[in-house]
Amino acid sequence: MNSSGSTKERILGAAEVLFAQRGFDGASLRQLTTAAGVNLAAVNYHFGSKDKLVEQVFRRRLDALNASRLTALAKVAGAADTTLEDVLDAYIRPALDLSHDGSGSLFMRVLARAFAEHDDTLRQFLSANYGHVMRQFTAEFARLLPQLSKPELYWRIDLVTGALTHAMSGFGMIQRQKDVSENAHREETARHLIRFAVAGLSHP
Amino acid sequence: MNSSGSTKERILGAAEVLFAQRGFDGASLRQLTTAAGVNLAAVNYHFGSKDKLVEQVFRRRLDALNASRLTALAKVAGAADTTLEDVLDAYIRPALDLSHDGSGSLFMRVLARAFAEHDDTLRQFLSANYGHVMRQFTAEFARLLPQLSKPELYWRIDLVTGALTHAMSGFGMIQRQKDVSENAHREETARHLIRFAVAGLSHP
DNA sequence: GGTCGGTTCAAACGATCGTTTGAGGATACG
DNA sequence: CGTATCCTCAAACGATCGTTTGAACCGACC
Repeated sequence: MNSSGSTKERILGAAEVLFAQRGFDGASLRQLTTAAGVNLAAVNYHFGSKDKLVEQVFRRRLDALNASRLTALAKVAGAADTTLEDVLDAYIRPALDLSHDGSGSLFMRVLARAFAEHDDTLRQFLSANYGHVMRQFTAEFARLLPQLSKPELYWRIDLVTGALTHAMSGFGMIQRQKDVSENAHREETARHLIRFAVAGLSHP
Repeated sequence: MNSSGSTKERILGAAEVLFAQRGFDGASLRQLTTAAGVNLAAVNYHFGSKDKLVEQVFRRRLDALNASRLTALAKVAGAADTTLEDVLDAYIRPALDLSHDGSGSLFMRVLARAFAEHDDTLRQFLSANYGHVMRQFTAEFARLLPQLSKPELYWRIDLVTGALTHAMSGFGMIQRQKDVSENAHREETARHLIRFAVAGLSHP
């Protein structure tokens, strides 16, 4: 099937697809290794266990996402003329880019599924490894929205994140038309999200 | 363990808890029947299969949720002095009530997980069985927001739903304090959600 | 050529899964 | 009492799971 890259990378690629389609429990190592065109034992040889493979699937994408977010944030943070749209763009666009990078728009489904499945485990993992990213964005939002108390700001960022996750996962009523390119759909999603988020964040 | 109600109801109750905690694949019928205090074969006897049990878990809660939503909507829909807050309250509050009804705030996790797992299957199920509810709410939103085009309105309702789902599932940064009662937390969530949604729906 | 670490392979391991079976208990009605 | 119906039970079924094993392959280096 997939015949490019090292065995490790072929496994990671097939894992992302199958985990998104069938879930972590639902996707078996036999399906996975068959799709990747590698031997069944390769997963345990290269990753140690199925659980560690799951963790690697996350790390590979989340590292890229958060690095991209921080880079984008650094370009606009702290400036005198920074707008809410700028910061939201830095927050949203890398996520939307990620959601159709590589294996299509699958990773966000993996993430959404993981949120539902691993509960506290994943939450702690995200908080420990990527909490500083949220902290930097929160600080910049706080600078641009000084009238909001901290709890109020947390709530609003939380709701924005919910809308973002929902939109990225492709649930909901809005289905992409077949004749709309992926780029165009992503642009439309980003546009709606940012306008929605600006309104939700800055209302009195 | 659970010793009240019929065997069928004990199974449904235990299933809701375990599906939320471990997922549909992760929760085995042996764990489930042990927790419910019934025999292993009781699931297949009363429900036919594990899949049909999953469907019943959904129906029981979703029927109540949608009935509650429609009742609340009927009280405010079509009136001359209806506000956006009224309709949003009818949309949001039954969901928040459901999320901590009975077995605690577990069902929404079940639903969020199901969204991630069953993808098209669940989407079609929801659309076929409860699509008319969304249609009625959309019509009322359209009446109160005549300046919005249909695609624009769909997008905004979608993003509101994302924020609602996110908040109900208990993900995100906002964690309930231990000294805050469930009712107080639900009120706070509803208040933030409605204000956020009003801003996101009605912005120019 | 020989050998050695890294990798792939087919095969098997024990565990656990959803489901089925057939015997037995419980209750109601004649 | 007889029996018909609904339900529960322990036990087993075949299938599939993640993981392990030990042999075979392979390019690099002496």
